[in-house]
Amino acid sequence: MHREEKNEMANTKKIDYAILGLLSHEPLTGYEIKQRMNTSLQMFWGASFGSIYPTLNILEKDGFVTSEDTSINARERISYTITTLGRKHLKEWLLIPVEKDEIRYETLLKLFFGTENGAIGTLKHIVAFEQKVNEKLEVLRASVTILEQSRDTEEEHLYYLLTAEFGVHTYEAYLKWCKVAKAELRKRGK
Amino acid sequence: MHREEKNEMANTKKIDYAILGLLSHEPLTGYEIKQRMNTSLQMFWGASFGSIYPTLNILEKDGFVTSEDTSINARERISYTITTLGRKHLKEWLLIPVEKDEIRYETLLKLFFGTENGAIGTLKHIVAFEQKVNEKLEVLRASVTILEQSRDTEEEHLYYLLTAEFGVHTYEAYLKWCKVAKAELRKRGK
DNA sequence: TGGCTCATGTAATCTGTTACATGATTCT
DNA sequence: AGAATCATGTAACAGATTACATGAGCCA
Repeated sequence: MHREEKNEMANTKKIDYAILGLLSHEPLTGYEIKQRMNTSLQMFWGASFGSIYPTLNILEKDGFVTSEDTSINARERISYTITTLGRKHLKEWLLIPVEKDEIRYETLLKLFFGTENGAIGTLKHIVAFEQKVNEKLEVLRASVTILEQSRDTEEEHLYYLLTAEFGVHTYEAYLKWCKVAKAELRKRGK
Repeated sequence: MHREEKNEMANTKKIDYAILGLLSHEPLTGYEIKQRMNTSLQMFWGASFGSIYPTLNILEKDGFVTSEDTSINARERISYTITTLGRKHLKEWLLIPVEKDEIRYETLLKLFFGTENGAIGTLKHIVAFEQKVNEKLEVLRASVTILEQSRDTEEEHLYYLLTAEFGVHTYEAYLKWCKVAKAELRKRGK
């Protein structure tokens, strides 16, 4: 196993860029950032409040964002806006090659060790997986339809569209695989 | 945003089960476990030495594995074997529904924020992604060919095969998407 | 002899989640 | 009135990586 090579400049914290990226489109509150992570970025990125709020403070201290009180009456609201410096910081990161793409699929882990569980037990996990994928695919298809209408007028939407299309391609492949896997396991499961 | 509901029994550490699962097939050293993670499990799970060795010790303390000195001359080697209790522990986990499947794709993050980087810059990330996928696909296809020959005689191989086929389906979908995305961005990039 | 692979392990550190704490507003 | 949502934040903890430390065996 070759020596894990030294990471020159690598492995910067990604949440900073995820947040900066979201703010590059429009000013947002921490709460709204969390919502974006749960919807638009949901399929390939996530973060909890417990990491979003502290990161926002650090980003401000570093001069990458500015904050503004946008409270409505007594309802507290702090909107963050990206600065020129923050944009530069984001752009620099966008320029460097991708360090890591990774998936952590418990479903595949349970599948890989399927012998211990048997064909029937493993089948259940695949069926559950299939159902989740079906739900997510529906949502993605809806957003593709919407984004297609504005991809030529709003530059950002082209990139959102490509991301959503990635999801559609991927999830459709998952479903095709589910069919094959289910058939194979049903043959064994008796 | 609905209250994140309380996790009754959930969110057990997964590395324990990944290791127990590998040991359910055959006794292995910590070093060999790492190798499996870098090859067979590579596409959906990973771990470093810094988490494998300590976990192995805990697993032994808990009675889920036993260790045996299998040194060759002065070359230290400690092989771990799963116990009946360990098998039971693994089986119980395999029975419960999957908690989380997640992907963390930096490539998609950089794509999503493509406006800041421009079509040409974003294209580079896709080309790099495509190349990596091509390499991995080749390896996966080779293992599918091998596993197909033994899926009916060796039960475990059926599950390895299904996992590898998942990878093939997924990666083929990625490549199809790369084509579409590249074409779209090339149209913009001038 | 030098470099790679085999082999184990620990300490410092990083990153992030979970659970808690608090409170306003809106919807039914 | 009560539930859900909007909204911010912190402390404790979990989980894992990275870098370091150490050394044997093998191959060119």
